[in-house]
Parts: sequence; structure tokens; C-alpha cells
Amino acid sequence: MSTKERILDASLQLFNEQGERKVTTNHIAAHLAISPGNLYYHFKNKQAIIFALFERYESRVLEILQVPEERALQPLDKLRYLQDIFTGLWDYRFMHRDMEHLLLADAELHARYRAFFRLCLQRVQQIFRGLAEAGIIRISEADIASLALNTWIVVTSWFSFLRCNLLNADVDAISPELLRGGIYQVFTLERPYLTDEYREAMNQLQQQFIPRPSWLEADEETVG
Amino acid sequence: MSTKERILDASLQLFNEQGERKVTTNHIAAHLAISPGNLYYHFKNKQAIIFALFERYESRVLEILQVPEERALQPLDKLRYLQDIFTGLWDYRFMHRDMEHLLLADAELHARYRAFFRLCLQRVQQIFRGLAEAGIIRISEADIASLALNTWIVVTSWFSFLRCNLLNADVDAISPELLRGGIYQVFTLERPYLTDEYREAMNQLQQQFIPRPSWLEADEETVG
DNA sequence: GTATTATTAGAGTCATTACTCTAAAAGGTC
DNA sequence: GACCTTTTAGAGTAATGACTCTAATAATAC
Repeated sequence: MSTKERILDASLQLFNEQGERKVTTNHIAAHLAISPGNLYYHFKNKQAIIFALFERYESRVLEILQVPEERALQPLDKLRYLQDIFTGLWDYRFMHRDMEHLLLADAELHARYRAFFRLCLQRVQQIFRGLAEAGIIRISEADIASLALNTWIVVTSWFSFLRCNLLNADVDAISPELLRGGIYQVFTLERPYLTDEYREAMNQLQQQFIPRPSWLEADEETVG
Repeated sequence: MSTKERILDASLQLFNEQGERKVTTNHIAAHLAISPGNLYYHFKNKQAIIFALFERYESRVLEILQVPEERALQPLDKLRYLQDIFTGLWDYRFMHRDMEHLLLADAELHARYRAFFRLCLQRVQQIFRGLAEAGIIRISEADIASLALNTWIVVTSWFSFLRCNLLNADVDAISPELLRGGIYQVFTLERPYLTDEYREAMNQLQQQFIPRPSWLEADEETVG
């Protein structure tokens, strides 16, 4: 693997683990046992690393959010979308964590992100239209726009929500178990629009993702 | 006004304007034309300032989220809740912007925030129960929990969403106009549960908050 | 007025961090 | 092996930022 790719992989790992703010370029170099000079030979600055990671993230997400044209959507499609998207967000979880700062620091990235967001929103709307055409949901165009936006917000905020509201011990061990809570929440957004025909089936699907809401557990008493 | 309060006010202002990450204690002192030593006489560190601001924020929000016991909820109550909460969030908007980092850096604040969140969630659920008892919505207990959580996520993420997706020029001018989009989104979350009796009235209420979705506008071409 | 305490100034410190510079090594070509 | 390009090491730098220390000044008590 090329040094350039190794730098990206290590950066992604460290950013995800500790947050972009706490990971310095020197840390990244040290982690790879290369010199800072070497790192800066491959990337002109920290922003360039982040930009490259965003490109990876973007293509990953857009690949997932494709709507099949040759066939109608099925109930399980929705589930697959959610699982794939949440997994993708997990793999690049530092991104939405510090997004505001990243965008403020890099106007080019900001423009790129805006375009990406708009494309995603369109895709999500297409998916809902597909579900409507397949008779799975019944929904007006105006509601599709609102529902898509709410879905976007909940999905992209889910890991931030978890990290803020889990016990510290759990934060280090965010697991598929916690991902499920996010899937459950998004199902809830869509549920009111299900047609009679599919309501029961989709509800049963959703039931499989009922979370054990660990964010409601009380803190342990600190032993004094 | 005491120096201590002036420090808090200035910190809040600067944090909101530039983000906690970019505002140093020296900046705060300079802004007030006092010495760093003076600042540190009143607060033992930057975290202590943030903690004090959180206490303000917390009491502000909890005051808003009260459920009247002597009377039933009315359709306009929901609107007032939303307007007050969004205004409160606006006044402390740096908070949810850098929340993850703030909590990771201060275990005490983290515990406090968790408790605050759980209390808020209960209050929001109570509000939905109140709306159900008043015959405005019809909803199961399980759905109340999901709906409350989705509401929390959308509300607390709304300003982050805006800052990420607005044109740079607009970010500096986030206005009531943009607040309205948030209110509209939250109305959408609740809308499917409205009873026949109130559906029309609430829809009309919501229509007043249709946003001009500036986050969908294209970037200006850069003049080359 | 004097003693005591609360408040303030401001220079300074120490660690951190993004990034640079020079030279050495490695790799490829003929 | 000589020549050239690519890659790497690693010491160094300039700026920054959270925080400290000492001494001066204001406020208060008696």
C-alpha cells in the first residue's frame, strides 16, 4: 500500500477514535512511524487529508444511495439502505462530528459538501417516491421533502447523539446494538405513511430493531 | 454588572459567533479589555466558564419545558414551546455545536448533560401525552418515546444543519426566517398523529412556517 | 489611618502544533 | 556506475494558547 493511502487510513482511524480536533499531523506521522516531513510530502496540509477522506466518504455514500431503475422497491430495500448508510457513517464518523469546523476552515470543502447534501436529499426523496410507487407508503410530495430532511438529520446526527448521551464506558464500545437504535428511529419517521397493505409487515421488521435504550440508564454512583 | 457575569456574557457571545474552538481565554479577556490574570481570578479554567454557561442554558430550557397541570394543552401551546426552545437554542448555539468535545473534556459536565437530556426527554414525552389527552393527537406510548427522541434530535441539530448547509454569506445572517424551517420540520414529525378533529387547524398553523429552503439554492458561480 | 481582603494588570511560561528546510537515502534508467 | 527523480528523515521554527505569578490597586472593616 502506498504511503499516501497509509496516511489516509491512519488519519481516518485516529480521527474516528479521538476526533479531528485532538489528532495532530505529528500524531498521524508518529502512528505510522514516518517523519512529519514525509507526511507533508504527500499532503500539503491537514485540510488536504480531510478533503481526501471526504472524497472517499462521498463516493461511498452515493454508491449506497442508488435507486434501482429496473425493478420496484421492496420492503427490505429500505432496511438495506439504512444498514449500509449507518455502516458508512460509522466508518467515517469523525466527519459529521466536526463538520461545522471542517467546513468553516475550508471553503472548497464547504461548497463540495453542500452539493453532496443536495444530491443525497434528492436520492432519499427518490427512494421515498419509489416506496410510494411500490405501494408501500402513501405520501404527498410536500411530505416527501420534509420526511427526507428529517431522515437526513436523524441519520447524520445519530452517532453524535450517542456519544453525547452514552455513559463514558459505553462510548468506547459503540456496537451494532447501538446502530439498531438509529435504524429504529428512522423507521419511526416513515411508519405513519405506511399503507394498510404493508403496515403489519414493516412494523414487524421494525420490531427487530427495538433498542435497549442505554442512553436512558442512570449513571453509576461514583464510589467514594 | 459583576466582572464574573461580564466574562460569561462575553464568552457566550464569542463562542456563539466563532465557536468555542476558535475562542481563546485571551480573546475573551481582550474583548472585555481585562487581563488574562483577571479572567483566571474568576474562573479556574476555560471549562469552568463553559460549565457555568451550561447551567444557564439548562435552567433556561427546563423553564420552557414545563407542562401546565391546571389546564389542558391547546394547539397553540405546541407552537409556543417550539418558538421558545428554538430561541433558547439560538442564544446558546455554541453548545450543541461543540457538545461532543465539551463533554469529552469534562466528565462532570458529561454526567450533568446526560441527566439534563433524560429530563428533557421526559418533559417532551409529557407534552405529547398532554396533547393526546387534549385530543389533539392520538399516539401509542411506544410511539411517544420514538417521537420525543426524534424531536430532540431534530431540534438540537437544527442550527448545526443550517450552518453546514447554508451558503457562507447566509451563515452570518441566520435569522428568524431560518428558525421557521426548524419549526416546520418538527411539526412534520408530529403531523401524522393528529386527530381528525384538529388536523386541519394544525396543518394551517404549520403552513405559516413553510420555509424558503435556502439550503437548496445553488452556489453562486465564482467569478473567474 | 491601618490592616485585611478582593480584584486587577501584565509579563511570562511551558507545552503544543502546523508546517518548513536541508540533506540523505532509495529507486530507476541507460 | 553515473545521473536523475522520488521518497524519506528529522531537526527546527514561529505562532499559539491555556494558564501562572507577582505585585499593584481598589474596596472594606475597624
